[in-house]
Amino acid sequence: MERVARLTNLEVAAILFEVADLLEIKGVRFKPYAYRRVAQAIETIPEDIANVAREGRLDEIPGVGKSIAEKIQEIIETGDLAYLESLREELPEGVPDLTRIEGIGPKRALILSRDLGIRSIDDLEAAAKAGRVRDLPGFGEKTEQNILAGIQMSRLAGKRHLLGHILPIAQDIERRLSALKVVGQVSLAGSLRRRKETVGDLDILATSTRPEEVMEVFATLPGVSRVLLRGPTKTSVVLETGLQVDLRVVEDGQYGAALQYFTGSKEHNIALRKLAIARNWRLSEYELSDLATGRVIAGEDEAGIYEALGLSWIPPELREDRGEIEAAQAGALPDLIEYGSVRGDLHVHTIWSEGNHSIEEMAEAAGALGYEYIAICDHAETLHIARGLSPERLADQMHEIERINRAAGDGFTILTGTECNIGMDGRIDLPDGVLADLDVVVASVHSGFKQPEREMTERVIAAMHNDHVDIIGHPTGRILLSREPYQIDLAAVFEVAATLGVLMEINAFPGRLDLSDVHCRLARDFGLRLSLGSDAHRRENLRYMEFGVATARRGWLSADDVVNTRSLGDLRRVLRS
DNA sequence: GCCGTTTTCGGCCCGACTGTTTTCAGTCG
Repeated sequence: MERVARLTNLEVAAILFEVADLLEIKGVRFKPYAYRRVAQAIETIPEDIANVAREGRLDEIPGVGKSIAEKIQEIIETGDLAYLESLREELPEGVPDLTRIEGIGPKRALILSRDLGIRSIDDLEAAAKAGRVRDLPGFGEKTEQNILAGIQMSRLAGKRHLLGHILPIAQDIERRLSALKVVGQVSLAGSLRRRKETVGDLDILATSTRPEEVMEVFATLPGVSRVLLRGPTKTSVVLETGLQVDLRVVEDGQYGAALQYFTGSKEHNIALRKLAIARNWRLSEYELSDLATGRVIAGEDEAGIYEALGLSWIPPELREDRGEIEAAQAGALPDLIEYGSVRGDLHVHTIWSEGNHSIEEMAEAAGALGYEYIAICDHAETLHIARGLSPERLADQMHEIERINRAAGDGFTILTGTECNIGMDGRIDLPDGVLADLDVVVASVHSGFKQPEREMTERVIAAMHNDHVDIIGHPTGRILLSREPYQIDLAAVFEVAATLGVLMEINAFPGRLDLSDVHCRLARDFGLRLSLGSDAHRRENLRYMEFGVATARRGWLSADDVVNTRSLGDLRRVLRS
């Protein structure tokens, strides 16, 4: 049999998502839902789907029956799916692309293709500019203009944004709305409230008895470049940055139901609605009610809805339909690590390598955040682009830290450390004698990202076998929205880490968040401990810790799983050197 | 295509806004 490059779970899921999209365009009912459900599951299970298939356990994935199991097998064995090819051939060229334009769904895309022979977004733009779209059935002059605007938007924006970049903007809007007299409660909702690593658009919820006044303020906020739609309960704007922001206004009594609904995720909500239906109830964004009598069961506060459905309140970070509903039914939700429970930062840079502030400045900023300790982890020598430290300069830095600690007295401790480099063969770029004197050794991969999976896995495992290595830094090397993770068998790495007592980092830098939420959960399944590090390059970056905690929470971690929720004395006991 | 605390067949989440309509289809989230 011909060998095929192994597909990742994401790639397998992408094929199934495309099948769902094409079926939807064809107007097939319900099947798209079935395919999407499975694609979503494959995307989020931490285990390699090829392993699951090989061991004949595909039917354990909810939503997988005989037909989809066969298709997954085919994808894994051949890297392709004949069914998808035939779907592509059935549909006119370009139609799936057209549905990516705001305002164009399956029906309109097919009409555009059939009546005007449109094959691409460029074709569509030309036709709309020439005024040929407005005369189609169901279209009009306004729709034509909206399509042109939609094309502009898809070119300009249409991309996702980092959680760390969007949250401050969102909190500013939240503050401005809260300040209005006509506004009662305000909350961020959507994927931002769930603290997902990237955010497509921004959802905000408010209560008011005079929604028109709130919408007027919202539509004219500084930074708003376009109002997409405007009604008494829902208004959507686009900011100059290309970020879309949706505001919903409801009455006080509906706040809980609305907050639950607009927080999502979609999959979580669908699962909740099914629980409601099983009781002959209906859950909407306004209330949980009895289908027969119309009696309102809950809606004023979010916890009441979960309670009525037989669930404990589920923290937003867990609402992805990844088992949290079953856990809430069983009263077995994890006791999540709290924001603010971190007692020190275990990955901080200074001006000694590529940072922007001195050791004292970083320490002072950390103290102001209420920390008890930080670990100074500047790069080692081989990372030339980051002005890495030679063993001699590192020794100087250790003396300097000792001097500052002595002068400062008790209450706050600066730990000596390094973020050393894992070489192509797994060797660490500092001598063992130097590593032995450091409090915290973070070892990370900074080069050779294209290594095959097996070599990369062995390389990291070799690094862990160095007794002085405490923490593997940003273990997958991904850069959100720009660089894929390198090929590495994390399960194999975790297994070794568990036996050696090596910690995995959750790098909290907004563009990294590495380990990811899903990988955090896998690490927890292996019984690993993790460490949180901001990877701060300047004082202000220390606040990124919040995003690392969010990722840990999304990965079902509790404070016990994360070593820097401990006092310094307890921390020292879990560090190896 | 999948699935079962009424079900192995008949369902599959729910509502707002827009634009083109004379009562609603399409799209979105």
